[in-house]
Amino acid sequence: MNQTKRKVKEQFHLFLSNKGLKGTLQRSLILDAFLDLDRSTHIDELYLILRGKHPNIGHATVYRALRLFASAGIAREINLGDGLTRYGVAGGRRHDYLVCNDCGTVTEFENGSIERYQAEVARSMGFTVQSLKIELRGVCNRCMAQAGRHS
Amino acid sequence: MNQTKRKVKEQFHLFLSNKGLKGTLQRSLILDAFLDLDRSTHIDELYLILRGKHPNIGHATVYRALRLFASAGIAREINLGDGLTRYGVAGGRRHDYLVCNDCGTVTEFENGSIERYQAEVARSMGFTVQSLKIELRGVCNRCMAQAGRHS
DNA sequence: CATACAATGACATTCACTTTCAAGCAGACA
DNA sequence: TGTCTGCTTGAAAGTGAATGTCATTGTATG
Ligand SMILES: [Mn+2]
Ligand SMILES: [Mn+2]
Ligand SMILES: [Zn+2]
Ligand SMILES: [Zn+2]
Repeated sequence: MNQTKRKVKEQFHLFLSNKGLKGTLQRSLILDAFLDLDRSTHIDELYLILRGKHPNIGHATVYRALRLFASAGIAREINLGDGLTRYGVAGGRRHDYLVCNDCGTVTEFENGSIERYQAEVARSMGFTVQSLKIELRGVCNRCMAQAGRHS
Repeated sequence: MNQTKRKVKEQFHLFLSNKGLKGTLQRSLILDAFLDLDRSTHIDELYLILRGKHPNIGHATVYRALRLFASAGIAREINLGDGLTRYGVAGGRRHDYLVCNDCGTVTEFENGSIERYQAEVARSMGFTVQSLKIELRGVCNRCMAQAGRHS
C-alpha cells in the first residue's frame, strides 16, 4: 500500500468519523479496489472485480460506496452521456476527456489555458462559471493503428 | 410559417422520400412543435405541448420522431448527463453549453478558436478528433440577479 | 381503388440506478 | 466486556427514461 493510498484511506476514515458514519469491511474493500485500479471506471467493472474475491458483496453497496467516496471528495463522478456513471480518483482537477468512439477508452487530460479562456468567454456572457467539462470524441492512436493495418 | 421553417420541412419531406419513409400527420405536428419552440428541449416538454392540442398522440411516437429528425440532420441530440436527452435545432454547429445549476437553463454558444486549439492539443496526444463538446456549469445572470435581490 | 408495407399507440420490457426492509454490525459508553 | 443505538448491508422491489412488440391504421404508388 503506497503513501498516496494510505493518505486517502486516512482521509476517508476522518470523513466517516466527522459525519457519524461507520467504517465497514465492504467500504474498505471497495475503496481498495477503486484505488488499485488507478483509472476511471464504472461500477460494474469494480463490482465484478470485487465479486471475484468477495462473493457476498452487494451490488447496491458498491453503488452506495462510490457515491459516498464522491461526497467525501475521494472520487469524482464522470458522466459522458452513454448512460453509465463513471468514477475517477479525485486528485487533481482533470475534467477534460478524450473518448475513443472505437474502443470506448477514456483518457483524461488537463489544459489550464483553454479553461481560463473558456471561462472568460462565459463571463462575457454574464455567466458565473462553477465547473467546466470538455469532451472530445474521436479515434485513439491504438485504434487508428489497427485500422491502418486492416486496410 | 417563416422561411427557415418552410425550408426545414421541405428538407424533411425530401429525406423521407429518399429513404422510402412516409409523411404522417404526427410527424408534421411534432416537427412544427419542435421548430416553433426554437430552443433546446427534452421530449417530455414537447409531448406535453402536443398532448394539449392532440390528445391521441403517442409517447413513443414523439421519441421516434425526434430520433428521426436527428438522423435527418434536422435535430441535434444533446446529452448533459442528467439522464434526459435534449434536442436542439441542428442549424449551425453549436456544441458549447452553459448550464445554469440554479434554473437548469441551457444556453448554447459557439467559439471556433477554442475548438481549433483544443483539437490541436488532442492531436498532439495522437488522438483523431471527430467531435467536441464543451459544457460549463454555473449560474446564469438572471439567477445571479435574483440571488442578489434576496440577500 | 387496391395493394404493400411503413407508422402508430398501448403496453411491456430494458437498463442503470435507487429505495425498501429485515437482519447484521460498528462504535460509543458504562 | 456487555449493552444499546442506529448506521449498514444485501436481496428484492421500484423508478424513470427510453426502446421493443404487435395488432391495427395510414400512406404512397401503380
Ligand atoms: Mn481541465
Ligand atoms: Mn436511465
Ligand atoms: Zn480506441
Ligand atoms: Zn439560471
